[in-house]
Amino acid sequence: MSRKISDSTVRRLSQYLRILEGREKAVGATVSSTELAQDAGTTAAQVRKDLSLFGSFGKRGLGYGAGDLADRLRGILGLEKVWRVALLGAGRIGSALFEYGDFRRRGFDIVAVLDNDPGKVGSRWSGAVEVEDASTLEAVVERESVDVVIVAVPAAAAQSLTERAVAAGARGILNFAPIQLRVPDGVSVQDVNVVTELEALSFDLTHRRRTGAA
Amino acid sequence: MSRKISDSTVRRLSQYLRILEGREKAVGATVSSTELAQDAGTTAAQVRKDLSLFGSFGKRGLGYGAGDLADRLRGILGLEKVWRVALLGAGRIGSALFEYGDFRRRGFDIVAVLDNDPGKVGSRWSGAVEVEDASTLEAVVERESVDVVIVAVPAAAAQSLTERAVAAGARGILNFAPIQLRVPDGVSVQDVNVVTELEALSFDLTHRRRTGAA
DNA sequence: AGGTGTGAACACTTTCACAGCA
DNA sequence: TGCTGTGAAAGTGTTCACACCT
Repeated sequence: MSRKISDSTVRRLSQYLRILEGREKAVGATVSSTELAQDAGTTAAQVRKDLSLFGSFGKRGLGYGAGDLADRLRGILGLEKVWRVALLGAGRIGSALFEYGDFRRRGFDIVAVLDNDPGKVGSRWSGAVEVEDASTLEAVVERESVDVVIVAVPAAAAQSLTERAVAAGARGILNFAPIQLRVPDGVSVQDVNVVTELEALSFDLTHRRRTGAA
Repeated sequence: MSRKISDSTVRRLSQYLRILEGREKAVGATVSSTELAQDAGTTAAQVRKDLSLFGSFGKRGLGYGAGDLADRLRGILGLEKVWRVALLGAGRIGSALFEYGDFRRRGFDIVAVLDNDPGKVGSRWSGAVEVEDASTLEAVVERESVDVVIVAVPAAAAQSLTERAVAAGARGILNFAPIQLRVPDGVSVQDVNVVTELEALSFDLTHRRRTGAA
């Protein structure tokens, strides 16, 4: 479909969607680029540019149909499909993510949890998913047709587990380990690193930079 | 000190520091921009440009002194000071963050935890910090000289608690709530939003974009 | 009037390529 | 020789300003 869409644009689209979903959904309600920009902390021109990259679905003089725009955004972001997610690592981060049930509602279904701690393997989470042994990673990825793997293991284990997951068919990685994962072409990685965010904050505070929303 | 340093540069500096800290620290060891780039998944020119924004502390023909560079990076990022952090919200995210003791080691000391659930208030975490009532937020921020507040509460409560924390003296916010916080000038915000990361992954997978490390 | 869609201007970042020092 | 530091070039992302539609 589209060419060169920047990461910042994609993140803003996700944000716009969340804003729309947070609104009262009166049928036929419209929303203008100015309103959206207000809530997203950006400019109206930016909103219009972002959306126009995917077609023109606003009504001049009126704005965008709220429901329609939300649907379009879901389509653009690829959220019509339910993504099958495996959680690698049943530690603190893993369990916090798992218990945050909002993912399911948003189209990310955690279909498997793996860990290498014998004390955790075999326990059943939320009476649903059973923690499986990390040594069976390949089998689980194949059995569950896993699309996305959340890497929530210590740095030392992250690269090799990632490689195994990718070899078994996973195409997306959400990485919580504090290292740069190397993956073959065609596999996407997104990193989440709270220490880096705190250090960015520290830098800002130290150098008295602008208000700086992330 | 410095002028206009981009967010991406700051994030890379944090990454370089983590890479250096992960290495065997032989005394006098040096590291070249090429090596650093390798581990960080960027280019040698990018590394050199990033570092040169803050001075020239490499040795031509040799590279950078590993220990020296790490110290410089800590200085640049403002990590010489220990930041006093208050955790707002003792739920899943809050407790996962708290138990991840690495923060302390990295210069971010969680000196207070607050929540509005009477069932949680009064309990003692890790035998150290006692969960306090969120209604006493201002008093706690002042008493503990809190610099940074981690917002780990539901979206509905995030804005008002942020305002109160800022009014009481907090200058940095690490925001886990899925809304755009509005803060006065001089206050820094960094957002962490796992749903957005997953949606970015979904976009990538749907549109078959490049390998894309985040 | 009100608000979108978009080319063109601008600002910012990354990459290149090479002078210069150890 | 090896690798840094850096201007200049190339490439990206954002903002402006206005034609155009309702």
